[in-house]
Amino acid sequence: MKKSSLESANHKNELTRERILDEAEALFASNGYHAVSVREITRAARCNLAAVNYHFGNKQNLYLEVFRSRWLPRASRIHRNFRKSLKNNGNLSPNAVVRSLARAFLEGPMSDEERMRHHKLIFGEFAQPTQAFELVADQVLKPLFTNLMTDLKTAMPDTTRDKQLALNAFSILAMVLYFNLARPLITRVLDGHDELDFKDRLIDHIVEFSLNGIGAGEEEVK
Amino acid sequence: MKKSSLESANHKNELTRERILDEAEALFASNGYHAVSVREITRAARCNLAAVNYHFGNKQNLYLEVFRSRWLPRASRIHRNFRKSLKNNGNLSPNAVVRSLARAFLEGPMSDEERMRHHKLIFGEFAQPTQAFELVADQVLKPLFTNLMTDLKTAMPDTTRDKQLALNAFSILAMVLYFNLARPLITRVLDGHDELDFKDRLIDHIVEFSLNGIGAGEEEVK
DNA sequence: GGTCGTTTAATACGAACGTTTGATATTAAA
DNA sequence: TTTAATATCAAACGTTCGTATTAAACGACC
Repeated sequence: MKKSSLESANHKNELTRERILDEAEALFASNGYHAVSVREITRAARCNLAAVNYHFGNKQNLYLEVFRSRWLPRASRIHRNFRKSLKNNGNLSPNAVVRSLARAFLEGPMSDEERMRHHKLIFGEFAQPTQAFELVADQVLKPLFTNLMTDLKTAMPDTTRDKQLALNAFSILAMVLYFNLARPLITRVLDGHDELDFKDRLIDHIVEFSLNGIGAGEEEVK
Repeated sequence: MKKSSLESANHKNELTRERILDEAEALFASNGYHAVSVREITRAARCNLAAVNYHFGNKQNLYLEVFRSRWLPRASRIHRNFRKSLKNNGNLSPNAVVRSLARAFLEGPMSDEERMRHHKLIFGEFAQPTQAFELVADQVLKPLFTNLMTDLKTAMPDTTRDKQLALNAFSILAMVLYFNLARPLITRVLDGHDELDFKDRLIDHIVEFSLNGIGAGEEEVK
């Protein structure tokens, strides 16, 4: 229950702990909190039933810990990719902002499975918010939104109205989030596409649609 | 006063049946399938616990019946409003298509509570699809999508590529669906707005953003 | 060697779950 | 008056849930 005195001691500890977190995240993402039992998680993690209560106190806290130690770091990685790609781009054009955002969310070092898991978890929180939603809203959504706002403001100094800017920022986020989740559905409707090519195609579309949407279309094409 | 056996029998029958469906829909929408117990539903509907199994066989079937007898008719009403408003508009411009769609989804005779319930239910199915998703996809989503596709095609005869058209249709739907669900979140971030005014503002934004997005901006304004 | 933190195993608990049952009304047709 | 069908009810069913409690075993470090 407590941290071990020495680092080598918690080596084995973290193995089980991490295994539980991994399996719990996968199960919570694909089935939802209430549809997953503690027994199911420990069976998948190949450990004892009591391990969950030992390491996390209870099921609810395990769920929160999945967000704290798995979801938030991944979201930070995405956010960091966004900022890095934006910085690398040099000038801060609307195109650079939107494209960096779309690529950070749809591309990057994550596997498609991990990305899907990531977005299914937050989707579940959107549908039925729990305590985890506050975590995500405070530490990820708000910073991302305000960042996007100021970037857009400096990239488009002619758009004076803040409300207009906020709605634009919301809409861009809408596009990125939506296409992350709806991608399996979309590819099923528009079947007959090469997956990798389609992802590039999708990013191009999101960028073009969003740039036109905020009235900054036809500037440059990267 | 004489009543036929069928009439009076069904009358009392349907009273409880309908009450269960109403309360079940509200609870499923706000808490999700697994977080709602049959006891909770029957308590809310002020009927006996066994009534659910008597009228619907089991909990799962009650959930499906909520979609069949509540959700689908409401979706049809929305779709019908969309088509009617489009027909009333006369010429089939991109503006008319997008604005009719946005208004059908965000305005209309529904109360805000009913609209929210409606979209939370389908949101839950997006996050964790069950058998109900097939119902919705086949009877609502696909027809709506193909309708939107053909409308856009006739409204924008210059856009020749079908894939481009499909992505545009998806994006417009993304805007409409997203802002329906995120509205409570958005109004909380952008606080200090008159609700009713804000809804009009939101529709205007969705229409403008989408029209620009598909490259049909600045044509006419309603 | 002993200690401590970690993990296993087995078992148990009370509560809540979905579902079933059998009795009891109610009603209309036979 | 009887028959049959329908609806509602209290009560109980068997199961699974989250959680707790033991005792034993293991590895790492003082």
